[in-house]
This record gives sequence, C-alpha cells and structure tokens, in this order.
Amino acid sequence: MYSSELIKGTLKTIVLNLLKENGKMYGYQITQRVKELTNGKIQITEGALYPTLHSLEKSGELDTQKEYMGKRVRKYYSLTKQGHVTANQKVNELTDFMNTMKFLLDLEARTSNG
Amino acid sequence: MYSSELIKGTLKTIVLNLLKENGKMYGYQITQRVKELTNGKIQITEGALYPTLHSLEKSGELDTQKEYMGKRVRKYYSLTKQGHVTANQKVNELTDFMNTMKFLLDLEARTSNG
DNA sequence: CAAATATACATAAATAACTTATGTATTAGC
DNA sequence: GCTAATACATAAGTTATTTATGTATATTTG
Repeated sequence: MYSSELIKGTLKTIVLNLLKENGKMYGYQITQRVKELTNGKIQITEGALYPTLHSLEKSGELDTQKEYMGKRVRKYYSLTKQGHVTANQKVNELTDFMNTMKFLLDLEARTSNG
Repeated sequence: MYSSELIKGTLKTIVLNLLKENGKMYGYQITQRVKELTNGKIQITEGALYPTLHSLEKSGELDTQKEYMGKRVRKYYSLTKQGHVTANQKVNELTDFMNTMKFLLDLEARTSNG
C-alpha cells in the first residue's frame, strides 16, 4: 500500500478511466478491480469512492442505472458524453504530470552523475 | 499548471530529492528551481513550502544553517543522515506509484485495443 | 442452521495537506 | 520615492480524503 497522500487526487481519474474502458461498473466492483489490477497496492475505500461517484454524477460526468440481482440492488455507473471528454482530459493531465515528475527526479539524478 | 490535487502528496518528495542532489538550498530558492525545471508547470507556494520545511526539520529529516547576505537572512536546509534514507524511500515509493498508475491506465487502453 | 464473512450501498465526523490571505523586512530597478 | 523581487513566516479556510458507523442481502463454514 502506498502512503495515502499519493493516491489523493488520482481517484476521479482512475474511476473515469475504468468506466471508459469497461462501459459500466458498480461501486463495489470498482474497488475490487483496482485492488486486483494493482495487486493490492491501491485500495479504494468505500468512504472515498461513493462520495466521488455521487459528485461525478451530480456534475454530469456519470449516468446511473439500477439492476436488481434478486433482492439486492446494484447501481451501475457509465460515462456521459461529457464524462468521456473529462476522462480523456484527466488521463492526459495525469500522464503529463507524471512525466514532469519523472523529469524532475531523473534530471536531478543525472546532475549528480555528471 | 496542474490541478492542485495532483501535486498534493509529492511536495515532501520533491523537496527531499532536490536537497539530496543540491546539498543545501533555501526556501525561496526551492520554489524558483522547481518552477524553472518544470517550465512553470509546478509552482510551489510559500504557504505550502515553509510549513513543510519546518515539519521535515522537526521530524529530523533536515538541518538548518543561517547565512547572512548583508542584513538579509537566508535559512539553508540540508539533509540529515535520516533525511537521506527518507529521500530515497520517498523517491522509490513515488516511482513505484507512478509505474502502477501508468500500468492501470495503459492496461485499460490496451484492453480496448484487443 | 447459526455465525462469520463477503457483497453492496450510504453518510458523517475527523484529519491532513494544501490554498489563499496576510504580515514583516530587505534589496533592486526605474 | 515607488514598485517589484527576494526571503522569511503564520493563520484561516478549503477539499479530498480516512475512519467510523450504519443498513441489508448473500454466501460460506462449522
């Protein structure tokens, strides 16, 4: 597990990108998928996820669709048109940021080598 | 400029790494150097930096040394032995995290391609 | 079949790392 | 002399999280 400060700020990007690639997902599924894909290195808590999903829905990035499995409800989320745009922007911004960070760290390492 | 959430959590790592490579630096110099190295994409505010420096000093990562340029004081910071260890840990953790994030984003992109 | 665990949602209080605003003082440029 | 840059510092407000708690159904295990 990474120190939590690092993960902060990337949650919306992770969620939007997962939905972009998987079409639709429900909350619990997102937490499990991220845990699985990162070998437990990134674990999204439900206390963080659900408010984020609600906020993305409110701001028009996500649509919801309820599905009943017996008596249990699953709330599926999918990207709106606007959500697709935001997803791309967020992924690009994060990629750019990480490249800048790597440059910042690598450059300094190179300087010390001569 | 990146949205501020992204930069959160990386400030200590940036500062420790800069000090590791440059030996000693003072606060204002750190803000200018980061701005310069990232073409203004990352701008560390003084309100964020000074408390961080104080906190790193308090926790034993940094030593300080005052230098007088005429009447003006500069407070130089440098890594303690423990600070070197922490700097390496933080850089490794950030690098690992960024690789995990890239995998998470790239994997999904690859999945959509077939 | 009872108990524990997993699935699945949700919210609210507390916390941490910032931003924004403000303050002081010296130095440089016009 | 005025403005901007240099150089420090702190405090209030914001925001995204963590931690804690709650509800309910479904599955596994003894």
